[in-house]
Amino acid sequence: MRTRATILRAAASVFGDIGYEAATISDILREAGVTKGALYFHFSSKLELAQAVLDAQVSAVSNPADEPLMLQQAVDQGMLLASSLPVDPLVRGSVRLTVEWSGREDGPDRRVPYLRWARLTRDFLAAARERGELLPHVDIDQTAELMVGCFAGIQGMSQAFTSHKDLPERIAFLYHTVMPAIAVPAVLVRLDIAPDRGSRVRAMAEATESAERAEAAQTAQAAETA
Amino acid sequence: MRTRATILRAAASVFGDIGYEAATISDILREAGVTKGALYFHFSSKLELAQAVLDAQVSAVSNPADEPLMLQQAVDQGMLLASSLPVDPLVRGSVRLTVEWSGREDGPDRRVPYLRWARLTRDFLAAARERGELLPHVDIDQTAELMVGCFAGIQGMSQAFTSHKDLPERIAFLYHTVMPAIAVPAVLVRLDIAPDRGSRVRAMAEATESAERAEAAQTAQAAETA
Amino acid sequence: MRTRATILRAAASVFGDIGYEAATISDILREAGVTKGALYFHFSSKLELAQAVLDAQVSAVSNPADEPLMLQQAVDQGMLLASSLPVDPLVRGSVRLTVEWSGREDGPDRRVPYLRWARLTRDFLAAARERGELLPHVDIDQTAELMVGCFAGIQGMSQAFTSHKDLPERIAFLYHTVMPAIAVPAVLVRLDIAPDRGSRVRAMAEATESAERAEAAQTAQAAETA
Amino acid sequence: MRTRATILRAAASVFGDIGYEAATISDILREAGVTKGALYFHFSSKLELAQAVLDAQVSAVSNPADEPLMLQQAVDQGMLLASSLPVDPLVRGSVRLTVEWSGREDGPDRRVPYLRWARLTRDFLAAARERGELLPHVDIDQTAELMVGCFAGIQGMSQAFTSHKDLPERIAFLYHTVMPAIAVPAVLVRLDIAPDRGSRVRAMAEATESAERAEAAQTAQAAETA
DNA sequence: ACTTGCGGGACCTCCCGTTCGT
DNA sequence: ACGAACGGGAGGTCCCGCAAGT
Repeated sequence: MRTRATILRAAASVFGDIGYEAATISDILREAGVTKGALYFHFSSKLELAQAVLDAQVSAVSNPADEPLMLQQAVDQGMLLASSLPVDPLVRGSVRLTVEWSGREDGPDRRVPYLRWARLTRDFLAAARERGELLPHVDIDQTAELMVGCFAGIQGMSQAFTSHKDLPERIAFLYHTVMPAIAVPAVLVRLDIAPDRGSRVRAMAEATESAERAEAAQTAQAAETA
Repeated sequence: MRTRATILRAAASVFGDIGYEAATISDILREAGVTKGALYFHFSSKLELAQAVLDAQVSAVSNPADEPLMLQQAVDQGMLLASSLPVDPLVRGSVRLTVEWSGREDGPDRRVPYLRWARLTRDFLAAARERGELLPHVDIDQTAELMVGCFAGIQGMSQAFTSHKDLPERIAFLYHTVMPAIAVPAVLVRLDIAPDRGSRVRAMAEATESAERAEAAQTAQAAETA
Repeated sequence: MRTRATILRAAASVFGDIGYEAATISDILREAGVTKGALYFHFSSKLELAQAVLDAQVSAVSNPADEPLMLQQAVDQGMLLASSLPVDPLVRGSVRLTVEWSGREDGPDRRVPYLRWARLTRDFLAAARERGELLPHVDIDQTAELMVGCFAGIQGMSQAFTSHKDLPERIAFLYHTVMPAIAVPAVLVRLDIAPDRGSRVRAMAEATESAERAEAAQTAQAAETA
Repeated sequence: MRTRATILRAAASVFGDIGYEAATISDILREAGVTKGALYFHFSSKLELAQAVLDAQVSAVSNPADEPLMLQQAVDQGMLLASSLPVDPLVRGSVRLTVEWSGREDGPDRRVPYLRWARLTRDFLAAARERGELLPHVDIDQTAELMVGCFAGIQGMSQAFTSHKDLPERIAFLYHTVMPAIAVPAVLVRLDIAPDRGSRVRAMAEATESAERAEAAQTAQAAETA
């Protein structure tokens, strides 16, 4: 059970570093420190491994916390991802798999992971529209796909240049540039699009989470005492 | 000689379709209709082939014609590329190689092709700044890299979805979204950012070119007569 | 205990269908519907499994009933086997293992199962000789081995052609052809070498057996009553 | 070109020794003394190799020379094969492949090589019938298949016992036993079914052949002189 | 007595990128 | 410019233990 996670993490890391095709099962084995038999027990092929990495991505990136502004949540989502990418191999791997899959006709559908991202973004935009945060002319579907595409490209560039280290700055700059064309001015001035927004949001989320856990434990204890 | 061009084109096509790693020499051989010996006479390795494809890219995409607005030229450059991508295998191949190269430490420097694009864009922006077309706060270096990154990502998405067929629309939408954050209003209203801008520009360029050639021929003839 | 029999039957079936080398433990597992642990509890290796199949063969094929003519018994033995082969996976498996075992020097002695058959046949022939059923020049050892060899070959051919369905006819034809060179005319005319001889003999044997069992039960009941 | 023959011979030898499934490409490589690449250039899979061995069989076994008695030719064919088997690895391999191919549904048609042999035998018998050498009741189709089946089985047994060394004797004994049921007495007494018949026939064939070649050379020389 | 979960290596086949003679 | 040959792994998966539970 734990081996499976180890393998998945190793696979994601290798895929993230050198891509699906260049990655070797042996590379992953070496990275994970397990044997071929162990791997084969959990994943019966390289392709299955890649799909598992892609599927794990969803759970790997946490959702942004509730915010008064929906657009802030949309931004937070991107910034969270941007700040996770350099440090979390699972995220890095799944993103790279999304962006560069061989495109062979017999392979898996490349659109699926893109669509998953686009859907998420679209939903935020839709909510923002309902609250009047968007400029009237904005096409939320097109815009969602645009953001996903831009993110993917900038991430690739950032990887080539700095191994993702400057990704948060680049994504922040993306939002700075794009948001004026989307958000109503009143919202625009209140958006927090600092490069460290992602890590701040995550820190807050973790604090909340541990607080909740502590509270739950207390409640449980209280119930036990009673 | 001519074989070399055939091979290059075939290689670019294969690289563009399935990526560098997934591509096999045999694939390229089949596509080009030449033998292994012929290929290895011109290019001594797969890597050299890829680099040749990357180098050929520069000459493959024509430059935008002069325009009164520098930002229009910047747009034209992107739209030209967007309209070339679906149809020109050489361009497609080189773009894919740029975006997804293995990232192995021993491989070529992935930054080079990105930088080439960014440099071009930056120069347009710099010229635009001198002419007062840009909003004062715009950082031309960051913006240039942003545009390149976005283009790369959108192109990848467009390939996954429609094999690049909807790329011009997507890129047009990119410019529509980004330009308001860059251009002064007076310029903004005069920009032509229609999806077919790329093909129109190319058609014009070709017309001009053939006219020039005709004129040159006439001049030469005149000179000869004299 | 019953699991063991299930496994053995499944193994024999798989061996019979695709041969020892081509057979996979997993194939057998699937066929038997048991788990790896269960199999390895009873048989500690594929080779041991194969040997168990070979050993079970002896008990799987019933002996021909007594007949006035020893040669008829010899024929019956072959016809019984021929009629068992298509339907009994255990027999089919053991026969195939006999005929085609890898011949590697480290493997088991391939001669053993052949010799077991040859011995049986030889004994029938020896008995027939004592009763004067054989032509004087017949070499019973050579003839016994000949019959075994021919049977093996015809069985293989029948499998390739009709999955053993026409085996009884082919074996009947073998006896028709060979017997004139072995039996004295007086015996020859009285031999029953019909293709359905095997199934008839088995039906008779089973009838006798159930009758005996009924009788034994009656005797036991009578004893109990007393 | 010569490498191909080397590989084929080595493959046949390995297949002949341990069977198709047990044989590994590496075994064949070691036996042939070539590299994996060389093999893969000529045969792109193990299966293709096996089929090539099977196809080469036809040309590997020479045809019996003309004889006044057709049945003698039929016998000669079998004896030739029997005497070739122990010494010619190509023949040994192809025979083993014929007899024991995995029988998987996706594999090649196992009947083909059997049918090839049966056809040959049948033709001899048909010719013999026209010349009145056969007993009237003989069914030539059934008999041909019988002979092929018996040969296959005896060969397998002989391999298990003596690595084919006693095959000629066993096959001679087969003919001795079967011929009385087929041939008219006048033919029977004139048949030569000695164990060394095969090698004698081959020696004669070779002598004739070299004589013919010498004669042809002489004729050519004479023509040149003229 | 039998099952499940997991792990371990050992190959095997395929085929790839490459270098020779020619 | 070509066909032949070359090694070196790639991915796959097979056969098999060992643990802990029924």
